[in-house]
Amino acid sequence: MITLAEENYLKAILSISLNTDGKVSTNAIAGEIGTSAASVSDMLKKLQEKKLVKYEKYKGVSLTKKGNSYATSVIRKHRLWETFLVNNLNFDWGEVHDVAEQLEHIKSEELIDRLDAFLHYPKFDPHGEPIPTKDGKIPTTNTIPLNELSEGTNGKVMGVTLDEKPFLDYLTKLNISIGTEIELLEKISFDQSISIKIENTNQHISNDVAKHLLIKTK
Amino acid sequence: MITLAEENYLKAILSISLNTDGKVSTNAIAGEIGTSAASVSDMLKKLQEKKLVKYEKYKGVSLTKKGNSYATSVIRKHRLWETFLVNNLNFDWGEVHDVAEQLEHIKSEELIDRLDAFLHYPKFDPHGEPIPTKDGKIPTTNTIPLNELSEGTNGKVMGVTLDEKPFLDYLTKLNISIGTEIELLEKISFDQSISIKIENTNQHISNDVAKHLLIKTK
DNA sequence: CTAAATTTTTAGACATGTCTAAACTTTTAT
DNA sequence: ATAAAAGTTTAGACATGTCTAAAAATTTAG
Repeated sequence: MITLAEENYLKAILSISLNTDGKVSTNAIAGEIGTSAASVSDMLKKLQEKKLVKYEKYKGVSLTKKGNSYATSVIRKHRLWETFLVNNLNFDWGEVHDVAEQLEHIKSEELIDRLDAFLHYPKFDPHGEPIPTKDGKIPTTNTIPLNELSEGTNGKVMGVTLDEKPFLDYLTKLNISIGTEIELLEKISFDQSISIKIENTNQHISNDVAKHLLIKTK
Repeated sequence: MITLAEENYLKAILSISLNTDGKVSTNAIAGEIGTSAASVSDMLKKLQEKKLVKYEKYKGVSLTKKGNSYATSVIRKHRLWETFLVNNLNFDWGEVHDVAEQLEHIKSEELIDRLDAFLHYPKFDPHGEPIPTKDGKIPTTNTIPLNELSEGTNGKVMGVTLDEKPFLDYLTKLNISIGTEIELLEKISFDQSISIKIENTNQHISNDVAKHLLIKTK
């Protein structure tokens, strides 16, 4: 039996490894979960014993096939619940994360399969992030982060890769949501910030914001 | 902050006190929750400190206003989720209890209010049990348990007061569901079992089954 | 009304998951 | 190459919620 805490560690490890190369560090996990490095060390030993991760002291950690499958399933649940909350209960896209963090731990295969059917098997959640299928496959997109676009090109926002209220609220203020057309005007080499045009209005955003916006060029 | 375990104790105390008079005993709670009397004693002390129950050693326990309000809210969540599972995800009425036991602990007022609205403010759950409103009021029914009906009278099944799969499966086998017309033919004084007629077929059921069927007479 | 039976509580232990402080590795910089 | 800095692990502690066994209180029966 896998516990709630264990699920959260596995999910954190998967999230981090999607954005970085090689093994995941103790500190990175501590940062992601909001706990101490000491606690992470303790937990990694337990996950190792359950064959959910491959872990060598001081060398970092990676998910085993089994661990990856659990983590993917938690992400599937999270994104399906977010879809339900936004599509059916009319939550705003910035409000759903905390509730979905709880709902993702409900244990019932049957429940999540029926929810998937109820939602008509969505491929992407309200933030544009791919929803893993029942068998663990993750729908692909051919999108790139806004900060990797070249100057003068334009495209459409297909998703965001950060699910935190302050970020999403800021996007709303910038008039950015899924589907918004954006043209990249200029990249400032000094701080990698960028100028963009949205509906004929010029705006300036930091690289930190740009890298979390997934763009599909035409 | 109230924990999951505490919520389960409060719910158990409320359930028991609805079916019995006076204070609730330690053993009764242990039986309901499936734990030892020792654990119950420990927990009652904690609930007492949080002013959720009124508790005197060896004398039993009762809910405070605050404790009652929490317990009612957990029951509201449980029954709303059961309604969602049956009405929208097409679960069978016997399959929903365990999942609802998990969902009832999700912490979000907003979520449950929106779910309530999504379901169009149902007054009764799929088992016919009343769903407390947001302000803690419990819809009333003028029904009586089948075993209290007098011989020769008939009525309609409006609800069941036991939410366990074996019981509900048995009812299904007897062709009993919400809305079924039942006539009470005879009460056997020896064991309080009763003969009933459903759709022109005579059947015989125990008092234990009959007392969990809520009947509305015409 | 006392003794036996039942119920309840206390004592001590354990598992989970967390923490801080200290010790130990590894990496970085000079 | 080595010392300082950064990152990681261990040790020991704590909170929660559980358990069994034993002690204490209450109820029941003769």
